[in-house]
Amino acid sequence: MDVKYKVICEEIAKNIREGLYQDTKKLPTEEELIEQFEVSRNTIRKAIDLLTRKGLVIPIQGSGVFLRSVSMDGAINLEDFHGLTQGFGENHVTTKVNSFKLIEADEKLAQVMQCEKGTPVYFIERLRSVAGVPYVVEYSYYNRELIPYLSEEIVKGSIYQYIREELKKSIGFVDRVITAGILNEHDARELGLTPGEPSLISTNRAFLKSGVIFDYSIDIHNYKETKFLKLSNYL
Amino acid sequence: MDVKYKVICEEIAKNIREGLYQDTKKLPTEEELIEQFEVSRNTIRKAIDLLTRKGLVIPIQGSGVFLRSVSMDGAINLEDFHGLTQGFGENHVTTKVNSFKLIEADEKLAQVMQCEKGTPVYFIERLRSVAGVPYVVEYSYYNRELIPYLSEEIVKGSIYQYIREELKKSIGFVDRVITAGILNEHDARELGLTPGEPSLISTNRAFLKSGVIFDYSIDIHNYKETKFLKLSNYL
DNA sequence: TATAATTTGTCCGTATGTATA
DNA sequence: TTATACATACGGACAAATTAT
Repeated sequence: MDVKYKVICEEIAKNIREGLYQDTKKLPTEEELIEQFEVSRNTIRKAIDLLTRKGLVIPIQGSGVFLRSVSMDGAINLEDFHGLTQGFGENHVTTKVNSFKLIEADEKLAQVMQCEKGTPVYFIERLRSVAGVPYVVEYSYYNRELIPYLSEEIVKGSIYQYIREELKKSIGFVDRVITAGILNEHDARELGLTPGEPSLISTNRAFLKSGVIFDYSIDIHNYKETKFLKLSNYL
Repeated sequence: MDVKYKVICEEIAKNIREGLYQDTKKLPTEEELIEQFEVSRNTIRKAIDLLTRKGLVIPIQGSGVFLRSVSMDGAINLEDFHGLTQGFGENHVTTKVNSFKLIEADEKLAQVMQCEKGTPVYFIERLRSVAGVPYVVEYSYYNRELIPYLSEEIVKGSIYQYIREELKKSIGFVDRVITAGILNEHDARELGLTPGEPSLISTNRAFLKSGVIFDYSIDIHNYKETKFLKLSNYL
């Protein structure tokens, strides 16, 4: 994006990661950021708003914009659904593709994905590990009419990154339902756990900016490893 | 709040609940809302932004602001941490107070709550049921220096509502960590489940607008009943 | 298929209010 | 009390995506 406030948001986020601001534990004032980036106050405020929504900072009226020092290590920030690679660094995440095939949506799947029955859909089962530890078994479905091409090579990496960067499609929003369940034999074996143990489950529908569903997925998480983080503001 | 954009947000949210807009499945255009509420475009856009963050609508450039028709029945919207009563309607939620006492924060609790060791803290254990079904066992700690008075009467209802409406304190933001765990004997008995079964756990720290922690709580949810909802937009 | 109209998105500037230091 | 710093609100101009013509 060459949108100013997003660029500025990224810039400041990078500064935070690199420990600038660590002395004061807060950002420069809006006035200072206006000078620094040579933009209007509104644009700075939109950038700060983005940082706030991502959970990186928290503005306090009359006082300043403070760093929200919450350890995100080994946690999935529910505001960032860019997949695992974003949160853990690409090199720590390994992916084993257990299944990759093209199927036709049956009635039930078609309803969930808001498409016609019979629509061609990629089905993918993956086991993803972080630093060698099994982390999540993912069952995902991609509408081929929206994501026309996937390969085992792509599926081994970050599918979302491929969609954004190669296909140049804009992901718009995601519905996520989080529950706990009981591991079945297959998932337990994949995760190195025992059937009957708990699992942390995330069921997701991802929409393009135009409002159509391109991905439906069920993520069975290793409950010993997974933490979801929700850093929210009072609305 | 008599802040314009929040009032307008509430008004529109009410309209949505009451099924106005159900024919078109979208809101009136910004232009129409400007006329209707007699405010500036910015103010309307801030109201829509709020509705978007709450997961009620989704704006699509060039097309309109569409209703996000996700069933929130029996689900906890992670954007609304007003406690249970908000999501389920006051009359369906019943509360059993298992413990209510004033203690002093030990070192560990003091660190989590960012207060001095020895700070007086209310400790409360509650079982909350929805429509008669055990829903969650809550263990919560309230800093008495910030919440100077609590009673068993108050604790039987919505504590957050009391803080907002009676104490007139503004809740600023909340950190929430969601995990899955294994039920111990006590929690299982309370929830009408069996020890060893899964639980869906939410560990929370709530801050006032000034940035201080007033509440730390651990919620052990009935995994058969609880769904967390996260309706997010791509940031 | 191409153009125009509609509708939301970005960006600028200014003024005033409110909470904190 | 005063100054600082974020919050609310108004106004205008142009861009970008979608929809209608």
